[in-house]
Amino acid sequence: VATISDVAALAGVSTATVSRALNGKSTVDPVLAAKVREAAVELGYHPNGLARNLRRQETAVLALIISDVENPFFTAIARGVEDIAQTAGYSVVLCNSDENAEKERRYIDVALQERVAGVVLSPTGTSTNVDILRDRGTPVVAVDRPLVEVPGDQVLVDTRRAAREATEHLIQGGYRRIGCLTGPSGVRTADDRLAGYRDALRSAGTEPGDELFRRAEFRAATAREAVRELLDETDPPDALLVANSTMAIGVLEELAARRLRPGRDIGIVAFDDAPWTRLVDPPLTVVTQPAYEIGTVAAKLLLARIGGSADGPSSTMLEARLIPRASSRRDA
Amino acid sequence: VATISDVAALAGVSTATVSRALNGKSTVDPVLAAKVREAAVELGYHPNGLARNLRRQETAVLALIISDVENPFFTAIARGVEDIAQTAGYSVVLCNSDENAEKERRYIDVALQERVAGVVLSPTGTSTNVDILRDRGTPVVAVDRPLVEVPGDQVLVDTRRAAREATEHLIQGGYRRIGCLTGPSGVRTADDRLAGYRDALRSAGTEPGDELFRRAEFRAATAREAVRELLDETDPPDALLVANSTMAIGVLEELAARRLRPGRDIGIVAFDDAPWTRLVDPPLTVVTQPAYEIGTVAAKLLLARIGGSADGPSSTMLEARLIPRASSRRDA
DNA sequence: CTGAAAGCGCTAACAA
DNA sequence: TTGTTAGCGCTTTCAG
Repeated sequence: VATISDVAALAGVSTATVSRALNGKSTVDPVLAAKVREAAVELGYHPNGLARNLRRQETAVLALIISDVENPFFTAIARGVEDIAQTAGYSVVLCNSDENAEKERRYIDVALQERVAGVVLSPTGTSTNVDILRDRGTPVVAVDRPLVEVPGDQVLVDTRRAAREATEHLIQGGYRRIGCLTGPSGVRTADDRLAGYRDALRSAGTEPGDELFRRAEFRAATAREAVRELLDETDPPDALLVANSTMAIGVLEELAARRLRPGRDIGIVAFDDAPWTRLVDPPLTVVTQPAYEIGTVAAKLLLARIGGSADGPSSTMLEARLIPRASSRRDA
Repeated sequence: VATISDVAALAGVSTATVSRALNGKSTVDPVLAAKVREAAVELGYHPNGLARNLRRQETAVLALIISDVENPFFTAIARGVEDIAQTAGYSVVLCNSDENAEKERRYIDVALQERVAGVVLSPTGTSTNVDILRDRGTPVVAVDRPLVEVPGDQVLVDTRRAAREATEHLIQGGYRRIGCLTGPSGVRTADDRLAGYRDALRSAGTEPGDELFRRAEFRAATAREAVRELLDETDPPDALLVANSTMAIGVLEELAARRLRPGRDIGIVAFDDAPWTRLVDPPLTVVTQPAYEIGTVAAKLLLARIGGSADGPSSTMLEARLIPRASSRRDA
């Protein structure tokens, strides 16, 4: 493997000149620069990023730690982050914490060790070693969920309000026993969606009882399990607010198995406008979140911090929007 | 930021001892070791991975370069790779080449510069700078699609055969004008699926004409465009083999818009058993590929190479399996 | 079992 | 404009 000194030797210059020529930094005699480039090509020279970063004390990579690579919501965020990072010359390292605090810790540790320039994180909730990042001066921006302990940059969605609106939509649709299927306790989005659901019920003069909501992991299988329980109650719900599209898959599977038709037999609204939601019969009413935008905003924020912006912690709140389709209409 | 020498100073030992103690390498006096660990904690010491890797000339990270983060097939591969890597103490860096040769080049370059231990790659097809990786001695294993130029490790699926079987299934279902919607020319999986489709037609005594297949990107929008063309032909197909689940979304959208019912009006088989395929009405007949297994096999192969296995290039061929559902039955 | 010292490959003062 | 030189933080011979 060719090093910078091999190139220097072949080009008949010093390593410093090679470095300068190849990085286009300070002015270098065009003739020499050409010679250097030629030598580099001839030797198949690729700069050693490790050495470079060690020296420069910085890397051009961002870490993006998300809680589920298989969830379209998070992959859309990833695209947003990537697109912005790309244009700024940063590359993005995607890490899958799998909604697992331990994995999250490990990845933060890796980020720390590899000295990434910044981190975009969707925190699992249970307090983690984010503070260590902060202490070391690595900028962090939280997406989708806030960092609980310390104030910091974050890009969130007003998911509680969205959940309230979605529930109100069901109420207006004539549903009377509305249930809710949400994610694990402690995960902020899960809690907020449940809270919004309750807000709506209370405003409508109903006291939300515990028998009408269930928690499950953000996965199809556990969601299906939970909805099964709910439907087996003596007085089952006639509508359901579902906290994300992965869970919605489990819900729709169970409904199909029971020959319950969404809309007619049971009203359904789910979070996240996954590509398939328009294809099911009847089409699924969803709450769409600006996932891609979350990513771009977060990345811009992060880059600004890396660039040294010293403003106070910024918190961006984006809006979610209800897309009414047939699964929340009784005549569907 | 605390360095190893800060720890050494505080513990009253040399940096060498700190290194040994913290890495549990050679034997260190337990008393000193304890002192070192204590000092490390007190200073909030996190080893600088850059420096470590520079010295060791190796990193414990794998790069996984895939062509579409939003495609469940590839995210399943990612999980497979990650799970294996994880247990071996490696972390995985996910890069999204976006089916774009230029982005792929860039990410390979990053992998090269960061001196990752190995690369798992789903090549875009157009020959790239993979050979540079090989030259530098970085192990590479190709997934989903072969590397064209040089022989190397690869984990593929017998997708041509699967396409033939899927087409035969349609023929047996009584469909007579079977069309095919596949991906870009040059992408091996796209070409193989088309070839398998043609194999089946020829075996059945039909000469496959050009008017019955279309190419599009592996995306919903362009697939929809292509299927629109196909259906507008004077003599449109009565069945369709669709090359992946992302395209299937575009296809199903267009069919719904035209009120064509899959199965009854037009037989549909699509590659990839995405989670939603059972939820549409009628359920979608699919060819399921062992994506997760592709990932695990590839990762194991890669780790073996990193470990120095000098066997000849290995090529693993996994099987895909047809899951007949109602979208390929006329009575559906 | 421990320490001194060399050096991984690169960049950035500082001199010339 | 170019070269010399001193490290970045760590691991690892090689002595002791």
